[in-house]
Amino acid sequence: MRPGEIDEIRKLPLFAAMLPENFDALFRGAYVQNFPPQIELIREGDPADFLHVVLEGSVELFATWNNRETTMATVAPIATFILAATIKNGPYLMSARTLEKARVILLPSADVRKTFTTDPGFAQAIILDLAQCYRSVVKSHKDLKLRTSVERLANYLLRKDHQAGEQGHFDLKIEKRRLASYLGMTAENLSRAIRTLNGYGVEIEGSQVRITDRKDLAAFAKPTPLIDDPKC
Amino acid sequence: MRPGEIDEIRKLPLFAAMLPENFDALFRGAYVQNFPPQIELIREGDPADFLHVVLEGSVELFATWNNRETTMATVAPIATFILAATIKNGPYLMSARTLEKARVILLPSADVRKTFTTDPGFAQAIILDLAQCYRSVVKSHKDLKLRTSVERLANYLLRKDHQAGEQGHFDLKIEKRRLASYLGMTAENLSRAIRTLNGYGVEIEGSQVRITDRKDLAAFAKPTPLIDDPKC
DNA sequence: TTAGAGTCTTGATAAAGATCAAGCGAGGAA
DNA sequence: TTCCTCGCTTGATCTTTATCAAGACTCTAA
Repeated sequence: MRPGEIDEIRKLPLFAAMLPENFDALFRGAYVQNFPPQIELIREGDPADFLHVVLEGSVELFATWNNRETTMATVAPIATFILAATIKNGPYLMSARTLEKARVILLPSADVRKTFTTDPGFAQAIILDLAQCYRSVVKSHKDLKLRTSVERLANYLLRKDHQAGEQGHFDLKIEKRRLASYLGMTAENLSRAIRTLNGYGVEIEGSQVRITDRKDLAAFAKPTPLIDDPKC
Repeated sequence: MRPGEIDEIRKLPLFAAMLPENFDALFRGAYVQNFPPQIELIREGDPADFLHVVLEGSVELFATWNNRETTMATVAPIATFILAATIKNGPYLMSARTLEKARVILLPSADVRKTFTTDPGFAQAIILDLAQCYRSVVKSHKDLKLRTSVERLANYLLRKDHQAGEQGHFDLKIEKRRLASYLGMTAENLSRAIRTLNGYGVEIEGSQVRITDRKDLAAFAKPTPLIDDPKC
């Protein structure tokens, strides 16, 4: 592991409250690995042998059934993924692949499970992390069941604009076909949805998004914190 | 509270590992209430003041946006709901209403939060419960994104048949319009979906379901534990 | 620099699903 | 009982979304 990296990880909410000896022991058993783009890190159905921490690059979580595939989430540094499977000692429910070159830490699941039963600070942090994850999937589920595809796109753009400081312009940072899959539509329909939003103050050129009339867009999108606020 | 009730609750995985003094203290602050059918117990957006435990009757969790409404889950006794909101001390993401006459315990959220920081057994149980909840929403999300409405219905019927012991017949125990909403379709389309499944060994009369050819139905539904096994 | 592969867009068409309207039937209240 | 409400079903129609096909564009590697 590189100097400084371990300190960054230590600052993650999930690990910050661990006892020093437990943190050290847990990460002594860790593997750090560098992966090229488009590598499958995890296949759904496999036993959850490792908890993953993305240090650099980005990772896509996706799911498949009957030859269909859908993007469930993208994970950006520094963050963990597949915590629930590790804890339940169950199979992965989602697959994961690198989108760019990525640097990932693998923590043996057995060590994680052993640690959280004896370290109350770690247990607290896991509780908060899982509650957060649960609520964010519930929000996605509401998004999908209650909104049309154009409405989902409109709200997605407002969320990203907000995260980028409401500057009115930002970079998508994801291929459109993956965004389409994430939003539960086809790439073709994403193109058409963008055109529809041209009429509500949205301009997209390549990966550059410009929101020229946030009021108009928000009037159309009707965002609510109960779906669209990631911190709530 | 009625005699015996408290013992049943004590056996719930969430509470079984608590220290006796903490369990007693937590439930000394509890309110037991009886509600008629169709009463709104919780409105989404309200602060999560109570953790709820259903003792009798059943409760529907639903969500709304822009005058649309969708059923997210139904809770049968004995089970808790809205644990994540209680823990995060955030607003409810879903509303809840009684479907039948219901008996519910309300545990002040502040007490729950206080307790889990000091009771390791309770913390462990919360971790497992949240991980389970998280994984079950992920499965629902996959179901919704990867399958058509007829496929969702087919797999739902197989799951319920399995839970009823694979007898080949069982009772829906839920109004069809609510089932439709839960499955992400309209009541009209549920009717049509049922007709489609008549061709695959499914007969439904009122709330009575009969599966006359499970093989045929499974060949159509293509169930997978990674979506359809509630225990996995 | 060019060839090739993959992405994105657009149009035409098909499928899935929602809405509207009407009628049936079960269950509850007067 | 009778009336009324509400849930369920069915058909017709409309909207939304997916699929198929083709061309433009972008990026990369030889």
